[in-house]
Amino acid sequence: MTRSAANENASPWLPAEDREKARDQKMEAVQDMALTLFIEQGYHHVTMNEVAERLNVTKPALYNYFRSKEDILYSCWMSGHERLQQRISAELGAGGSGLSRLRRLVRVYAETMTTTYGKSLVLLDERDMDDMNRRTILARKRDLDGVFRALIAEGVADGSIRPTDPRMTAFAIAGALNWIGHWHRADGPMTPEEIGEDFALRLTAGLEGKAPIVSE
Amino acid sequence: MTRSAANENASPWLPAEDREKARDQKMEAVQDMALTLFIEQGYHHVTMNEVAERLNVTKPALYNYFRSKEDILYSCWMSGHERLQQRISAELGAGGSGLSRLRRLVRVYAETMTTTYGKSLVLLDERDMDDMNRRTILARKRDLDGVFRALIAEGVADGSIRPTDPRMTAFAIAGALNWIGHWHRADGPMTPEEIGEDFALRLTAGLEGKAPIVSE
DNA sequence: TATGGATATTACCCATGGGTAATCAAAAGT
DNA sequence: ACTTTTGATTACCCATGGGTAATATCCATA
Repeated sequence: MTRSAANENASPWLPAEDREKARDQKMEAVQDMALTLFIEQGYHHVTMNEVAERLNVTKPALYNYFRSKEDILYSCWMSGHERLQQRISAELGAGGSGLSRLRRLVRVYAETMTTTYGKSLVLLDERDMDDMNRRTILARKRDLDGVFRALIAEGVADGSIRPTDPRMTAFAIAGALNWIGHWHRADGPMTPEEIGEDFALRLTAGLEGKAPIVSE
Repeated sequence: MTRSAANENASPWLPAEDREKARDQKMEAVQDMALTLFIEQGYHHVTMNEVAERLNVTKPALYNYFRSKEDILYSCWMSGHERLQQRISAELGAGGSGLSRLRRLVRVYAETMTTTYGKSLVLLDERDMDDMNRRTILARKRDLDGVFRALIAEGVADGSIRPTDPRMTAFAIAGALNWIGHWHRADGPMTPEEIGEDFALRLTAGLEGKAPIVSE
């Protein structure tokens, strides 16, 4: 009542925008809640009923915003990827040696992995999606792997990283980073920035120098 | 026919043993087949019907060997853990510096991660199990983490590993190792031994020396 | 105050798949 | 030869949970 009174004489075009914005916000709320539950309990243990209940609506209401449960899953992954990609692009824009760029990639990747959307990249399973969506996810995962390998190769080429196999190096680094999604808890002892800083150095500490790694 | 002829005059007590052995083999066959499918498709996409079909039996036959689908899942994880634990114990029996023992742990862990049972430790989800089994799994995972941390702390204490936080170091190393379960394919370019050797050096390359890692 | 579009609810459908009951066949024990 | 045990089959049950149809409500607009 107070709300309608405040808007009583407002332009009649504004509410239309508001309604659209409200719709987007609701869609996002559905996605956020679903993702939180997916991460907590695992996709298959979360029911559409539970997602709805937690949002104080009933199940069919959700289908105003997503066509299916799988559609939400796919959206979650894609949103996570978009956010990560955004931060990577912003971070890698500036130049520097291959090693220093790799360090920045590791830092921002690690930080992102501590967020719910970052974790979605690791904790949601593309096998729960249909063929088309799964193919998209796999392509993006390959791209991400390519970024690591390219940066490592770049560092080897410019001499900032000792000669090493980009494929295995990328696997090792990406593995350590992705694992963050499994062990990180929001109430843990380190902030995302501290984790990022730690990993940025830790995961590249063995890459400096000129000589290749060999068994002694 | 040839088979029965060969055993015609054998002791009547032997078949009893044979039957027990046959039973164990069948139980193992069920577990192996289920695990293979779990790894390939994900637990929730594998039906008991499919497991049975692939073994040329019908679904109820499986329930002669396991009480439930979840029981198979738990058994798979535990078998994987047992095999890993076995190899770790055998490997860490001999002495050496903390660093060299950590290297041996990494090597044997990486090798194990390329096997179906090794992958089960990472690709099967304890959230699909009931409370009791889940608690057991989580306890064993904590133990495993403890082995890494203890070895790292040992190396720092004896001077073979530069001062570093055992917790984060263990997370980084275990992450890289566990990730093998996600990317490894049996038809890949490297043998398990080569992967083990590579990782043993790669994941410990940054740990040598005396000075702690600091941002330059 | 009437209209229509958007959004929510109630009540329902139904495919899926884990698990079981009744039964049967074959081998083991006596 | 007979009975019992083991292990497999056929046929079925039924809880779960994603998704939908019909309907109601709200609200801006005319």
